Amino acid sequence: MTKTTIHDVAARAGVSLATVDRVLNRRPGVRPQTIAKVEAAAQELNYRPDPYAASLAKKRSDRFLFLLPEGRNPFMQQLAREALATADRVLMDRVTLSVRHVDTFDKAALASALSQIDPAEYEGVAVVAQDAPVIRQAIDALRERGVHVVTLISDVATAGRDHFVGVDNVAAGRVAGRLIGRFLPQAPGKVALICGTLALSDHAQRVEGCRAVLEADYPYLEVLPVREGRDDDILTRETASNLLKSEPELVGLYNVGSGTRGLIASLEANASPGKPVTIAHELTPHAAQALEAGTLDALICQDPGHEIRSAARVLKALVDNTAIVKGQERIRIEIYIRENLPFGFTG
Amino acid sequence: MTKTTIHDVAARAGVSLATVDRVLNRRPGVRPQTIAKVEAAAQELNYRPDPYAASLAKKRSDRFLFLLPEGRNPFMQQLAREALATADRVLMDRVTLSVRHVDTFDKAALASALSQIDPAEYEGVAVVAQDAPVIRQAIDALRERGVHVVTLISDVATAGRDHFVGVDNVAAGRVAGRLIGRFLPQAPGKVALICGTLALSDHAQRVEGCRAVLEADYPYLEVLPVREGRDDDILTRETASNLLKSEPELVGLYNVGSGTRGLIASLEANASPGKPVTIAHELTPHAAQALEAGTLDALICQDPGHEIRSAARVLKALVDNTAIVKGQERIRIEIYIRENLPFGFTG
DNA sequence: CTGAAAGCGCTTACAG
DNA sequence: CTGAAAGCGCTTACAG
Repeated sequence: MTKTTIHDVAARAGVSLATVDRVLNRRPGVRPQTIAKVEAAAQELNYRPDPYAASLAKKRSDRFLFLLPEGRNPFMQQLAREALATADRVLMDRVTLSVRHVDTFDKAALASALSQIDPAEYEGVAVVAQDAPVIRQAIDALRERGVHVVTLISDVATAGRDHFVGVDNVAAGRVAGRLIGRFLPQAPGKVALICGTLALSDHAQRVEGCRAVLEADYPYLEVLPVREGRDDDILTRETASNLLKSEPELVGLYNVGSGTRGLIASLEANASPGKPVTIAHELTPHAAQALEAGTLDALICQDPGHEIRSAARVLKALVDNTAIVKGQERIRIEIYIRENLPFGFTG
Repeated sequence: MTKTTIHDVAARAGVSLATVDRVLNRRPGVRPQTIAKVEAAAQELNYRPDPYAASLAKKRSDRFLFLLPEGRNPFMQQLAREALATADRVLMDRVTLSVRHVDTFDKAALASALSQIDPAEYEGVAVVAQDAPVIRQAIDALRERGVHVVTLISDVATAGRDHFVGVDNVAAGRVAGRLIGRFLPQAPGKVALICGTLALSDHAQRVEGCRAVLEADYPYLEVLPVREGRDDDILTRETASNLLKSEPELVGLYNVGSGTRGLIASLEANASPGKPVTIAHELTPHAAQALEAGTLDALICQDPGHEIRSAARVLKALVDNTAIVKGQERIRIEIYIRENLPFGFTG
């Protein structure tokens, strides 16, 4: 019942440690015959490598780059904070994480950042990107140079990215639609959607999902044309205020992107008896407070800590050519109302 | 910028490796003077131990026992499955997890199981327990014999347990109350609660939370006396069917404990135009299907995988006398509706 | 294509 | 109270 090691496998296969290592890690230069012997021995002994010993023995560490949006979007800032925290923790896993900020709204800048990545410097890249042809090309080119690429938060659908880390945004939009429909009485009214930009695929997908549910199951609700708030507090505030003033029948409001702080300010300034049911995204301190106060009715969230750790694990699996655990890497769509806010969050 | 090791610290402090190890791991038998020197050196070099090397070097592994309820409660079965899966994965962290099943409803059996635990055999125990005097005493006694104890899922409040791994069940009940209140039109009606047993503190707390919200914010809803379904499918089905037949004004139904499969069967058998808004707990395949079908309106959940891993981490931290990361060990109250069901769950 | 030996950063008896 | 040395299970040059 004692642990079987690489020594045991070597002995049983009648080869040296080095050869076992070669076979087990799929390194080249071993005869098929020898490979078979070693694999059989490992199989029979039910050998499981010790990753601690392995990580201790190898000196080189894998280097991953996280390309995140710059600017004051609170969720993206959380994401960056989590990346830095994770960078600390994974240091001992022999992976080095670095974070670089780029302007997500500037396609050319992002494309050039991607194309300037040196394959000799990074084994993998995680990127939050717009879904545009120039970006797709840059990602394809990067992968051809041998760098693994995962997309983060917003997917670049047809690009040859290795993996997408984020939520199903159509489903997230459907959640918003369902909550608005269920929270509202069965009576006519108008629902407004404010997104950052439809050029970001996650925003477009949320709009699509929300609209689909509303149209299918709540036909008495009228969905107004989508407004763009550019993920900006000031612009979002203005947009929301205009809506609140010009649409007396407004009963539902869904902020698809960021700028939630502006949305909250607008709702507070335009307080009226019949406040619309309001849904927004991401658990930031301001959003939590607004939920607490009743200004917001629900929050649809994704956990930035999980996402960063998932991206790092996936990149590592890609480099090591090991399988990923699908269930573990699925990012959940979280729903928060006042009652299940994590304690201490509004501190 | 190269990694500083225990060798560097030893050199700088002018002592041997063994002494550095003694100081850093708070082992006895070092002069205060020497301790100070070593600590200063570690500080100045910003030394961070490599846990991989440490775990590789020490042969003994920590042994933890998980005492879980026996029986067919699907959530508890998930919990057991996660424990076994985790047992596999943490083997290389030098911790050995074992699972033992006991009858949770039998206080004497649980108390005796606790008192029979040999401190020479286990460093820590995680237990799902009723909050009864005999259990508290057994836990206290176990801790006095030097075994760390964490309570799992349902807390034993005044016992000297080291930590509780689970959700805030009062808050979970409040979520149920809020969802029922918000999903329902503003009109009179009756709400029924079915729990397993009020002797389990998690059930009692959920009842309390749900009732508090309903009474405070939805005074036009009448909360019926709580029924007990013993976490059993058959009993829960009967209880639900009786309610559906005898209470024509029933508009809300909250299944606080297990037995959800029976609840679903009852709702399907008694299909009527005005089905009550129904909330239950835990994401099991049957519950997911019922959510999909519209028989259930929402599910309030806790992630059994997270809970098992958290319990293992906390126990390990207790043994190693290291700090726990509070945020990481907080178990979230998850809300599922049809739209955010993890893909493939009803598969 | 294969093997012997050193070394990764710690911990652990064993001496003294 | 302190230190020298072996060893944990792997990987990595270096030879051959």
